[in-house]
Amino acid sequence: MDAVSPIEDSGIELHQDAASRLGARELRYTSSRRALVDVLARADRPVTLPQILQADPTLSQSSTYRNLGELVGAGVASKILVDDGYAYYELAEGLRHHHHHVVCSSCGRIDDFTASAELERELHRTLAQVADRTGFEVSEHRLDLIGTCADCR
Amino acid sequence: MDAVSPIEDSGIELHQDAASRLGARELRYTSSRRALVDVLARADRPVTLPQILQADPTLSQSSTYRNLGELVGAGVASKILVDDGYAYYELAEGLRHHHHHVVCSSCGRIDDFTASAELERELHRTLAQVADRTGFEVSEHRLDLIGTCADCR
DNA sequence: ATGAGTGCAAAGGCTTTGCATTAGG
DNA sequence: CCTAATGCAAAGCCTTTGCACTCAT
Repeated sequence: MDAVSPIEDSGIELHQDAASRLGARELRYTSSRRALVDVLARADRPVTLPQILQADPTLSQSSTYRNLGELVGAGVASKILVDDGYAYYELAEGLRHHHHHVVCSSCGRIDDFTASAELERELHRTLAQVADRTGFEVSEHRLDLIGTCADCR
Repeated sequence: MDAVSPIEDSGIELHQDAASRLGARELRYTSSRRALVDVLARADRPVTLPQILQADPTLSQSSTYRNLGELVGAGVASKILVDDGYAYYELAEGLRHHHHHVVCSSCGRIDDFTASAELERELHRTLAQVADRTGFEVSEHRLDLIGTCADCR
């Protein structure tokens, strides 16, 4: 049967989604922003600003930083902090599948991994508990595994 | 029976432990380093460098940064990254109980929370799986809940 | 037209480093 | 004694901001 593709971020849909999330904040989906989203979509891991500029040299530094800020604010991208001086960016959840990170403390490389359903279930149970006990309104969770990647061992 | 105190970081023992971890790296446990550890021990949440200097004005900026680096390297302290420009520091695990963080994205405040045994069990199962599948040698894990604290809501 | 977006260059701000001095073992 | 540690000041470095120009609606 010819149902819609199970691939959520099928390119076109990705951009439509990004445009609409930006539009909701009265932000325009300009060609630079689209190009930036393309870079993020093509990258199979979170990337730094230098890496983005390298992937698409037509992008400028300051505008890209500004646009990354807008994308994060609009829920199109996410910012990840690693202890190597750089901020890493990736497409936000909803434009990607839910996942977590393994960070190599030696080379800074970040890979994705998907947690088991059991783990996610426990995670959400914990989130609810914490919200309940502390009055904290949890909007997202981060689970990172820190270690040494195969190449650096 | 007069067994040792169940309080792991009973002050004296904390410093002995810190001294020995530094000693293993041929680093001296000087009075500034001891004072720094004291600040971390008294703080009930991760702290930034300005907060450390405020808590103990006898400490100097550059040496404290350098010492924090040594403490982290020696496994006495841990560094936490938050998206407010500052690095946060706390006593490392082993000198403290195992815990995770709830981060307020509005004011930057970080609180501790302890995960349920079930969650930790699933977490460790996942760690092992990832190590197995990716060749990644996982040395630690980070679980942060991001949201808005009661005061900022 | 008119406000958002862009890009260059300059400024910011946390952190690191150079270097001469002091102190620990 | 000899090396690690300290502290002031200066430099680094990723990121942000000022400002004039351009583009989209």
